[in-house]
Order: sequence, then structure tokens, then C-alpha cells
Amino acid sequence: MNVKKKSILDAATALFSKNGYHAVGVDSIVAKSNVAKMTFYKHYPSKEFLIESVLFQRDQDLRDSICAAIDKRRTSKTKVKAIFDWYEEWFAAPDFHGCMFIKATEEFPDIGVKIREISQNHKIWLEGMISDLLKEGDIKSHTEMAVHVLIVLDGLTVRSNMFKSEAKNAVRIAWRYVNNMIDADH
Amino acid sequence: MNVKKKSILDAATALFSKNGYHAVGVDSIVAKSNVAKMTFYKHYPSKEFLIESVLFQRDQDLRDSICAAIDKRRTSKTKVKAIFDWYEEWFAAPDFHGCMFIKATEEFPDIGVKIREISQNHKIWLEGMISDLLKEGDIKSHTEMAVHVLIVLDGLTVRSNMFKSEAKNAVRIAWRYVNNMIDADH
DNA sequence: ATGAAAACATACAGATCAGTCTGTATATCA
DNA sequence: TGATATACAGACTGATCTGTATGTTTTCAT
Repeated sequence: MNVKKKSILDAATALFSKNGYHAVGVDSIVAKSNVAKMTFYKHYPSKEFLIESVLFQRDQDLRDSICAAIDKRRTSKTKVKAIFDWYEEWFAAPDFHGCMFIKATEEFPDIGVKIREISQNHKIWLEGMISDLLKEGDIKSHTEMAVHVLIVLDGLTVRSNMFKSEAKNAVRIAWRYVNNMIDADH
Repeated sequence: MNVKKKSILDAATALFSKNGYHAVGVDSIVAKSNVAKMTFYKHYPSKEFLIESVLFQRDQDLRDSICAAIDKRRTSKTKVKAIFDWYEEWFAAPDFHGCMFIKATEEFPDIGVKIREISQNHKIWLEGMISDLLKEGDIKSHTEMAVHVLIVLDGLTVRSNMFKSEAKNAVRIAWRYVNNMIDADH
């Protein structure tokens, strides 16, 4: 990708991630990315298109990162645990300000909007990934359990954004109960 | 409360709840509440103050509503179930667009802001309420389990906002696992 | 070195933002 | 009836919003 275009995308990702989508103006993105306004509109014809591009890229990056974390483990349960570990590390990052897809869904209420669709697809992907891992671990109701695990992960994300200092403890508690849930299914 | 002031509060609550806080302007609140702009600024000296008032009132209303739902049940576990039932009914409402406190936390990232503080207090209250119920049900680790239950409830809320048509099924799945978790603790 | 493409700075348009001001109308109560 | 408080409509300020226009400078391959 073009270096200027990448610079805009990175700046926008950081600003949207912290402040949300409506609160961030094009001018502040242009300023942070050290780019002329016309260069911005050349690469991204509208703010909405930029938001879609940011979310699309974020989805790609998260898939890669989470898959890499999973691939380091061997058993199906430790692979699920790897996701929780990944989240815990994410919550501890100084630039963590919640999930960009949840934020997008909160800010764009109209159904059928592409921004929502990208956000939904990310969650559907993660749920499918978890379902597959549970299935490998011989969980009979892996589909339903995956729904629950995703609910827990999203709940953890919201909570860690609200009470950042308690994120680590919350992950520990949640994983203990999820671990018990997995064991109880055998 | 003054009838005009109440009208403004109700209109603002509906608009913020659906569209978020930054996306809604004072003019649209004034229009929806059928009030003159000066009347608005007489009752609420700034938009930020209005948001705080909306969240404060919402907190009060939710506490009353949830407590009323709990009081109808007799055992501690059915009281916890009552909370899940309450959430399920809330998700099915046509004007459900997610939790206003989660939305506020996503849109106002600066720590120490009163808007965040009110939101945190609501979650702390609910967690304490759940913890008390679990304690009455002789759950030894009621404090930690309450953390987990709140995580599940917030995860459900986020998910139901993203996939509204699947809300009912998600609540059913989540409650089944929470029910198992409670039973397993005895 | 030269010419095209890209990015630059900056001003601008038109709309909307939060918040203020003015002057009028209405409602209540003595 | 007359005094007072409240609410009214709507214009206005200055800032900011998204997006465009213009003309100059930089980059870079030929």
C-alpha cells in the first residue's frame, strides 16, 4: 500500500480507536498523518469510506494476530486459552480503548450499513474459529458454547475498557469459569 | 420534575440511546422535545450536563426496574434468572439500541470524566446486587462469580445490539451455562 | 536534465455545531 | 386587571464539520 495512504490509515485507526468515529474530524486525521487534505481525499473519497477501510484492515490484522497466537499452542483447549491470553495482553496495552467493532456498532445504529456489516463479520469469524476449536476438543454443543465464549470475550472487552486496572483480574476469573465449562462438557 | 425539563430529558434519552452522544445535536433534542432553545439552556446549562443528567436518570430507572423484577421471585437463583429475563425483554424492545453506559464509555475515553463515573457506578451497583444474591444462595466465591455474570450480561447486551434477531437465543444459551456454573458451586 | 505525477499549503463553500440574544406571547396569581 | 415568571420563535456568533478549488512544490522515472 502507498506510504501516504498507510499513514492516513494508521492515524485514523489510532484516533477512531480512542475517541470514536463521530468525535474525530478529517482535519485531525490529516494533521496526525502529516498529509495534505487533498491527498487524503484522493485516497479516501469520504470519511465513511475511510471508516470502512479502517475496520476492514483492523479485521485482517486481528485475524492474523489471533491465528498466530493460536498456532503456538497444541491442544484445542490451550488454543482457546491462547485467545484469552491474547485478549489479556491487548487489554494491558497503553493504546487499548475498547473494541473498534463494538464501538462502531454503538455509533452507527442503522442496520444494513457496511460499517456494521464489517463489524458483524469479524465477530462471526471469531465465533466460527472458537466453534472449530471446541469441536476439535470433542465438545458436542460446540456451536452454542462458542456463542457463550464470544459473549464472555466481548463482555470482558467492555469491562476492561470501563475498569482498565481490573482487566487482568477479570480475565483470570472469566477464564476459570470458561475452563470449568469446557471440562464439564466431556 | 418540571414538565418541560422532563420532556427534554425523555427526548434526549431516546436520541442518545439510539444514535450515541456525539452524533446528536442540541437542535435535534430541542426539536423532538417541542421546546424553545432558551428553555433548554435554562434547564440544562450545557450538553455535557444534559448527558450526565440523562445517565443519572437512566441509572435510577434501571435500578428500580431491575429491583422490581427481582422482588417478584423467591429463591436467590430465580432472582438471578429474573435479571436474565429482564435483559431478554429489554433486548426485544423496539427501542433497544444497546446499553447507554457502555455507549458512553466507548464515546468518552478520558478517565475521570463524570460521564464515565456515572456509568461505572451503574455497573458496580449491578455487580454488587448480583453478588448479594449469589451470597444468599450460598455461593462461596460470590464476589468473583458476580464479576463473571456481569461480564456475561454486558457481552449479551453488546451481541444483541449487533445481532438483534439472535438476542433471544443468545440469552437462552448464556443462562444455561450460568445456571450450570451456579449449580456446580454447591 | 526534464516532464509527468504526486503531494504540498491554504483558502473556500455550505452545512451544522454549541451556545447567546432579542423581543413577544402566554400563563399564573394577587 | 395587572404584575411576574416562564416559554415562545428565530436570528445570530464563532467555531467546526465534510468536502472542493487553486496554484505551487516536491518526487522520480526516463
